[in-house]
Amino acid sequence: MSGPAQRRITIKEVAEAAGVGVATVSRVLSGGSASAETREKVLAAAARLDYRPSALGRNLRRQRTGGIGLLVPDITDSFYARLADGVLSCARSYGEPVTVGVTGDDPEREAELIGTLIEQSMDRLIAVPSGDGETWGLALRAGLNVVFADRRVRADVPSVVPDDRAGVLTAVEYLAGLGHRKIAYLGRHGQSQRVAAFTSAIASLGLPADRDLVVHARSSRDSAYAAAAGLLQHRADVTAVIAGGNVLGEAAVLAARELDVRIPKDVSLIMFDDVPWAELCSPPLTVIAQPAQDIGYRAAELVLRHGRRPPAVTLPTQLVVRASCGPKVSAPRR
Amino acid sequence: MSGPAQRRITIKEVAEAAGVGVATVSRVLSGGSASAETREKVLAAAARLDYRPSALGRNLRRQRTGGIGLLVPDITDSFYARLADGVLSCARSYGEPVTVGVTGDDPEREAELIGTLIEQSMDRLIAVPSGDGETWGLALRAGLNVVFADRRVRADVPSVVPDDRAGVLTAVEYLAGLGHRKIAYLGRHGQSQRVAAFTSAIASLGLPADRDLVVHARSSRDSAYAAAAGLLQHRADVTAVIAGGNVLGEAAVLAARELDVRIPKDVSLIMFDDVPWAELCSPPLTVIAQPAQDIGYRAAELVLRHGRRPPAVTLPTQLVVRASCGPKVSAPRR
DNA sequence: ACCGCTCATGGAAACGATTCCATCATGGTT
DNA sequence: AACCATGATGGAATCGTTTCCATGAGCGGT
Repeated sequence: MSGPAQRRITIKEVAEAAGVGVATVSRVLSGGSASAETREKVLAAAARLDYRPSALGRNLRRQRTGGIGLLVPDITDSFYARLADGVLSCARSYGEPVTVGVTGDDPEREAELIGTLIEQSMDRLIAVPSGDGETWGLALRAGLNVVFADRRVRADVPSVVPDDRAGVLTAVEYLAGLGHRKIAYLGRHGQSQRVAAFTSAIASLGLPADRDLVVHARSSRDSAYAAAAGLLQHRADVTAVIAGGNVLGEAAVLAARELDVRIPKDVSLIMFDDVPWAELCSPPLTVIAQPAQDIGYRAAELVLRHGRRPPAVTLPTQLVVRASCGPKVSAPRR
Repeated sequence: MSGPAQRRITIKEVAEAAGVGVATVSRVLSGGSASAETREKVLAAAARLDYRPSALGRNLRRQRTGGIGLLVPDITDSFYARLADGVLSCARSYGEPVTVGVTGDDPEREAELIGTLIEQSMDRLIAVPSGDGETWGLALRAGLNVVFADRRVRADVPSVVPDDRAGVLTAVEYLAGLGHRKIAYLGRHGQSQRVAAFTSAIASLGLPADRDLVVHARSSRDSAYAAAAGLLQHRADVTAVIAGGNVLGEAAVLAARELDVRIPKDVSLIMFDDVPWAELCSPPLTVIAQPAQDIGYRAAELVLRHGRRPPAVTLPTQLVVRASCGPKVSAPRR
């Protein structure tokens, strides 16, 4: 099965092999001052013995764990997977390990995961927050160094978010330009920013306000499908839908097919988040592209060199026109 | 910015508050024997102070880190994201944190990540291996408790893999049943098992063997596209393609569109790995579904309770017929 | 020649938990 | 009454590292 599990060599043995004290070895290895001769000896001994300092010992002494925690609602969602990839990519260049947790957009699970992270003395955390400000108040008071990604729930925590305001406005303007007046937003937990931007955009373009035109789903695929189907079924008057994420968009396409609603003939669809399959879909989906990977990367940068961090970074989105939007139909669908 | 970072409370303070010794506190909290009265006092004090044991202290003493490492080629790939989700889901029920690394199918990066993990004294690792047996020999000798997922590169390491042999055979038989004789396999790094199964299946059905019918791509999207385009362009005689993963399938669809090769009229396509968009694609893709999440979950189970582990678990795949395969065309494509 | 300054160096404390071991009380048996 | 077995308990060692502090050497300036 596994090998004889050879004991790991410690700084003490390196010191002995080099004929110096442990303090000197530590100093040399962490870049402190030492004579050229001593440095040579220590380095040679360390290399010869293939010495690897124990992160455990170091962290215990330093009272902080290297490494960063990452909390996302769903690693299976392409958006969060790309965000995670950005974080991992940045962390790798610093040699920092990343511990990932999946919250499922459940504040309770989130709190639990934060607890685990604190137990590990992890002091840096990137999170797509599910809970409200209160959960995070506790985390902050515990000394955690938090950066929010994708969503901002507290003003006093640095965050990296896509430009939802501009993204939604672009989408609504584009649809309005095609003649649509009844536009629905299919969103989910944690998108209050976007919903606000949506209603504000609707108002600013003089379109009829209707709070029922905002539909919410939980973060599962089933819930997304139910919400999309419900919207298409009960509101035959809406001629355009904005889906607030790729699983919502997928659900909308599926539901439309099931209900014989044709895209874009009967209803136009814009999806938030450009994913590889958007182009493969039938019809190819017009999307608001979000720089998911960049969001992760920038968040990691912020949390890693946390000197004088700006309170908030906003990254631009981009409208990518494909074939899921058309002019408004004159006759109602049903 | 961040709060005053209150100092964390230690076992010593709990002991003092409860009026007992630290040893007793430790014993009570880890389920050792103690009188009912003492247990009561300790539990009360711990709760009152909101005590959380430091994983650092514990691990240093125990000489092993809880938590498990997870190495995947690409977290952005839906297959590995689902695999990771399975691991995370299982780990969560044990309260174990998971540290994720992305290897990019590069043995060098993989070795580097293993090094980082060893530095953290992590002793449990789930990996989709990129390197050959040698890399892993070192890791094993360092006392790592490894479980392979998705691929098996050493017989002496427990592993959880999909039933490639049966999956490939099913795909080839299905295509042969439709009259196809020139079937190509579009694979990538690390799929030697599947390639072997493919050539063996071809042979067993009496189809013409042709080693050029196996094309390899590296794990990037660009490389996948190039390989797919090259195959479709230079081998006008192949009438069916098996793509060895969802990014390869995506690349094949894209390349076919670009080259005006119609699916399934001109060439049939079977993709390994069922992803949500396979149904949304035009045409909907016939796939070999793989239980990615299960693979991750089972691997995590194996690595967590590593008592008497079986050398290998093989999970079934399933053919899902949609609309990307058709009968062989009689006239050559070009 | 002496003083004070800088610099390299090593011993030892500290971090927070677990666990060995000695101590002590208790209760039952000879 | 003496003794042993059992079980609860706390002191102290330990894990591997960093870092404080004391020591001593070398050296230039007065």
